[in-house]
Amino acid sequence: MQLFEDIKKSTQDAVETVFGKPVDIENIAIQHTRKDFDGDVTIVVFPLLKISKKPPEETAEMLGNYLKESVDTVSDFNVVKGFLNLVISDSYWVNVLGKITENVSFGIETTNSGKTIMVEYSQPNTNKPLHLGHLRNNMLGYSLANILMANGHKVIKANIINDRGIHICKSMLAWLRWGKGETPESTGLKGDHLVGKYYVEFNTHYQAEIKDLVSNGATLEEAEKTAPLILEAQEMLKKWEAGDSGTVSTWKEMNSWVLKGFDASYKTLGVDFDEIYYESNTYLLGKEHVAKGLDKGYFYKKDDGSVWCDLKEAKLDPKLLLRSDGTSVYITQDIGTAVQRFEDYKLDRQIYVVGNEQNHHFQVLFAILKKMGYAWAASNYHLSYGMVELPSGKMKSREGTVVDADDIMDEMVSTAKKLSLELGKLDDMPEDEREELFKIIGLGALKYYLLKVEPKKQMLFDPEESIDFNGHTGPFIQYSYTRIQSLVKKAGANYNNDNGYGYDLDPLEKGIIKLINQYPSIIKEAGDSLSPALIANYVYELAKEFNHFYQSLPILKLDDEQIAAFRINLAETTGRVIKSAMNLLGIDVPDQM
RNA sequence: GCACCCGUAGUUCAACUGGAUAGAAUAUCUGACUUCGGAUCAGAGGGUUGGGGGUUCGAAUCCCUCCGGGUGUACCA
Repeated sequence: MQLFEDIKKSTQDAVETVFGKPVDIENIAIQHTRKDFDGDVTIVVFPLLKISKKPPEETAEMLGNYLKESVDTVSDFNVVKGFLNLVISDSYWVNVLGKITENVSFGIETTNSGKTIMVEYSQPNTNKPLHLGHLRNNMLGYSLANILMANGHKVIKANIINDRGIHICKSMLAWLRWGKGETPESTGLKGDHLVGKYYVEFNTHYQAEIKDLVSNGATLEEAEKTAPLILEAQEMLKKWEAGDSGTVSTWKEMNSWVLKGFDASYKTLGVDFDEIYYESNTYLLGKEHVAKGLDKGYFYKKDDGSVWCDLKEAKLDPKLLLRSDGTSVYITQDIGTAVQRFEDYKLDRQIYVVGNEQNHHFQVLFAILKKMGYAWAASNYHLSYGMVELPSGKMKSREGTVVDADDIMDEMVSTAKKLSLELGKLDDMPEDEREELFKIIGLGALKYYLLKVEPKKQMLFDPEESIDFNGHTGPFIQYSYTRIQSLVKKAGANYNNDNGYGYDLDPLEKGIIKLINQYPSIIKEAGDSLSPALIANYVYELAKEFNHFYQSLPILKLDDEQIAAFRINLAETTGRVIKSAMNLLGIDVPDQM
């Protein structure tokens, strides 16, 4: 933030002038003054005591005097222990607001950083519909992409669809055997749900077979490996890989259903992609890199023909890259796609948004890339997020406790509808606009709930509580926004911000300006630390501060037109920041609710 | 066993990356102009930051150790 930079520099000068010794600017500890103390900016003087050779209070006092005298923006100061609290003049804040008001793209970095970043997220499997965990993933990825763009980077949003493998064959097999030719059209089911139904069907029969085998004396492990269904699924996978036309055409058909279903979910959720990769196209990538690595001695071959990478330097176990029969494993593909992407797009960075259960996988992947000598290996980052748990514990598909993405989105929207109709403020709104509004509110609640928690932390999703629209929630922020819009609308065009405005700011007014002023640095911080949660918590704080102001001070009822104009402008600018921040989170804000 | 992550009011989450008296929400209790939108606002109670050591002017934050929870540790993806 500019103010901090300026004060830091002034303090640096002050130290040199007052104590006769230069100080490194890194040693000047600056922060926002806590609410329960007077002032706006606080210098922590402890790190300066070595230079001042005086007690903290005296050091602070001397610096405060100097700053008050020589810096225009510092209008006063006070000292509490080792903390020098500076009061910044009201005219400075009024000026700041004026500049922000004029800046159409306030907070958003408009000059290109020259960096290209790929953010990969979503990564669904085509054997079943999306669930709550995917929603967290999608929102994190989408929001992160927005935040990185707001930091001036070029961002490529990528998705990779895991559309091949044994799990798909399971659904296919079950559908062929028990599906009676069902289609999304014939059943009215969404394609991904229909296919998911057969994935469950497969498992039901598979479990029954296992139980049978076990009761006939097999161990569980044996049973799992030798049940007829699993053998048949494996057989099907081989046929798929061999390009068997019947298998491939079933696969194509069922995949198209699923993908259509995913598109609908993505559309409802409001996320999108610039580049969609399909594992069926990429799964063979990487073999030639392994061969090359073998030549160069990065990898080694065992007697049975399997290829391995030694990762002692990274303190990891050796990793298999090619099976003894020459086929590739999952990580082989990841090596291939990483190389391809960095080469195709000249990426400066790639971020994988993937759950923390794959921490080890990415550690290994990045270590291998490093060993292969790629300079960009260190530019890969695994944004690892925690699992979403339910009050009953983990989501388990076998126990039917998985929260389906489409279901929860529907539920949130219908709750928004119910609540809105109860409040009865929408009588003059046309039906189609209302439906749109319920979506904005319901999804706003859901998305905000998922994003306000620090990504790496595991989080709890309580279906009862998350439906709450009061308190620290998306709808609370949306509501604050609508009140601002209503206010601005009522004020009409007959107000303008008076630049020469000079009166004592109310602490509530100043509080809002200070928060708004922080917005660009919050965006930067969120970009640096890859955390949408920072934006989420910031915008909540801003809305809360505004509500407090709105409740306590008159605006349109004022006789003093100058002050009224100032406050309307303040409200409008707050509204703009709220909207901008919410959009970074992928959340819409309505004008009325 | 080993590796990584997490542990903060009853509950769900913050704490500007080492700064002041650890903040919100929720739940509970109390209050708010005859209302610029009450999906709001104000107030009260609620904490040995899992325990114990250390590092320093200063620790929820860094280090060690123990306890509790999660995730991983495949010729699966």
